[in-house]
Amino acid sequence: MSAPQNMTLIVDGEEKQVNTGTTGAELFFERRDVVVMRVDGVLKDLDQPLPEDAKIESVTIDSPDGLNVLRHSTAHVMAQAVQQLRPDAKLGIGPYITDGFYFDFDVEEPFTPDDLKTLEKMMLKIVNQNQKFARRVVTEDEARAAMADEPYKLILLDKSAEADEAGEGVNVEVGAGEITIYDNVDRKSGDTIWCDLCRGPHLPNTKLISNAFALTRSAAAYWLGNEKNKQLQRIYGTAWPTKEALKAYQERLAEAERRDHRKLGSELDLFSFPDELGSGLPVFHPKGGIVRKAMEDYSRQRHTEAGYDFVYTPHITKGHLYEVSGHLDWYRDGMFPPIHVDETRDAETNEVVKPGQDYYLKPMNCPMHNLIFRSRGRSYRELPLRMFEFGSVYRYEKSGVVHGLTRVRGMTQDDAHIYCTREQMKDELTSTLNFVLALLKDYGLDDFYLELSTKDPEKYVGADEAWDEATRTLAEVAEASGLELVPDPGGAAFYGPKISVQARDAIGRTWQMSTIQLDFNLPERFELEYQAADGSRQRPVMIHRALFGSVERFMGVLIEHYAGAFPAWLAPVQVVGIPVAEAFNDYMGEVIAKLKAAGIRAEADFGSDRFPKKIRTASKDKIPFVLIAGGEDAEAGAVSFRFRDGSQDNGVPVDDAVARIVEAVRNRDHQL
RNA sequence: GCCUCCUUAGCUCAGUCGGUAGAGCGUUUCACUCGUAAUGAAAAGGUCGCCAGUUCGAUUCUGGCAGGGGGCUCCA
Repeated sequence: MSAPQNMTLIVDGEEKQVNTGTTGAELFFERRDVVVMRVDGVLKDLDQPLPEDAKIESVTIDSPDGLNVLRHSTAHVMAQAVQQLRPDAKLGIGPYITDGFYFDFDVEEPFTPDDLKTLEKMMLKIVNQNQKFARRVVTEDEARAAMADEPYKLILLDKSAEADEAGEGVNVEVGAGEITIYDNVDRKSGDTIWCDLCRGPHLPNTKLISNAFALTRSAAAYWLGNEKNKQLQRIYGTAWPTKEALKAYQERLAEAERRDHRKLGSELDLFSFPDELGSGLPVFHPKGGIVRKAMEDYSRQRHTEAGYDFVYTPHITKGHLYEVSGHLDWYRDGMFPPIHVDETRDAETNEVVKPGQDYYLKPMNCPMHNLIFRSRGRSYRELPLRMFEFGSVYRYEKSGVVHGLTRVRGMTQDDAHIYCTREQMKDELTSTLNFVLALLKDYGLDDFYLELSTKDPEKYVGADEAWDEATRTLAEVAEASGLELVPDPGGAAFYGPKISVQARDAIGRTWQMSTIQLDFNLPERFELEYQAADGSRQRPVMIHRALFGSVERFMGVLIEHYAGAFPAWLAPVQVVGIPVAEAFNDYMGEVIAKLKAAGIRAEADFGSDRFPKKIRTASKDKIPFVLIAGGEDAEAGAVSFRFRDGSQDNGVPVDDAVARIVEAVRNRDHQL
């Protein structure tokens, strides 16, 4: 061995002189919070020696990279525990995910909730053993020998060349380049207790995992995410640098559960899903009906102002329409099966005398709007022609995907189709995007980013040249909006690219809301034409757009966004009047009458409950304005406000109170 | 569609090792008339998701179906 030589490194932006062969662990010896490092931009284990002139960045356990490494290492600890508990378990893949990790196993028997508890205890033991994560570079043959009992790992080795495309998480295990195995090594004996084929990097040791982890659920998942493959048993877990961070995460989940629109929908008596109707078919109760009507009324008003025409189309149609549109080719499985009618058979021979027709429930409105366009000759002077409809559509969603109001089988889209010339296309897209964003803001969502979904090479129709132009135009419009733009390659519908608006709700979750899709294809299929200024016949461009997506889904999102506490303009009951005692019923009644006369949804609570109980009831109903009247108020011709946050405003003259409420409703004030 | 768990009063949930069930909230009635999140009492309310099978007897055990939860796959 040669004598140590000095070399220069840039460590977190500062130049440093160290001996050659220095490892990250030595470099960050005094920084206990540093768990891995970036060497010239690449994440590496701390025990790796540092190359000369390298740029080194420390990665702490609470940084995004550090959290990923923590979670991936926790996944390894879990897998080790699983193979102790179930020696038959074969390893699938085990990557980190947002807020946690999972690991897939092929096991004889699925895991039970008790298994998860047992595993957590076993994991804690492993953590406390302070096993070392040791990286080992191996040849493919060595890897195959080490993984001889792990059939799925052998498949991964077969796939290593194409690992990056093989499926979610695969590149965590193997990748192009060298093959590595991570050994879990016992501190005292130096024995390898467990190992896994893995790219790493990992924490230096299991102790750093501490006790801030939990196994959250187990479920089946297809091997490599392919429905045709075997299902493995997946265990999900979460891991955090501190117990406090774990608690905060669990509190976030609890908050999401409190906001669940399915729970609030029944608590607030908004809607239900009667078994008698079938899966994914909601009914809206009177209170939910008010919310829905308020949503729809405002949407109609804004569409009228924005130059849309209102059309109406039936819920069912002969199948031919969807042959022309192509939907039967592409989405037959997602449609309810046909209703066969008008067939006539010979009374004696039972032979078909007249063939009959297949009618389908409509899964899309666009073909019908095309028929309206085509119902007579169109002039360029009519364009852009904007047709809007609250169109009810029915989709045969697979039984396992139906979910509350967000994924249903019968829904109402706020659907519009804009027919315009190619020259008008860009302006029309720009104004549509602005319209959509402005309207979403009025409903209380104001934190957006955009997603640009482009052609799926496996599933599309139409000329490449048209797709390119459409995609370019959408990208330009999206960029002009100034919002963040996320590419979604292959995410487009078969007939054209789209922009979708993703909105973040009050607790930071994102929802796909509005979509704007360009379509060069349906106008072709339906042979749509208009007469241009020069007398020639031209094909219009079609823009599909929906703001809510579906009214049902949007209501679900708003319920969760507002946690059921709707702004006054959407609230089923806007005001509840509570007299302090029965003696003030008449006075309260007059105030409520004034509010009703002003168009406010106001009710008085003259029930036999005591006063505090009535406050509690109004509070649980999330009423925006509770008005209270007692002796002091009546004498002064006033009324007292109690707001949802518990704050108050006492002694407000009745006329001022009415004006204030009317104002808040008219302004669609989000706070109330 | 696949894996897994679940389904008892309007809601949230106990319970029956196979002998047809109970609480809290809500509802109704009576009393109380009260100044900011639960007044007291009484009553009503259940073919224990549906259909079969086993059994003298099934809400309980078995199977099928429906509906739901959590995932996977899918989402025009």
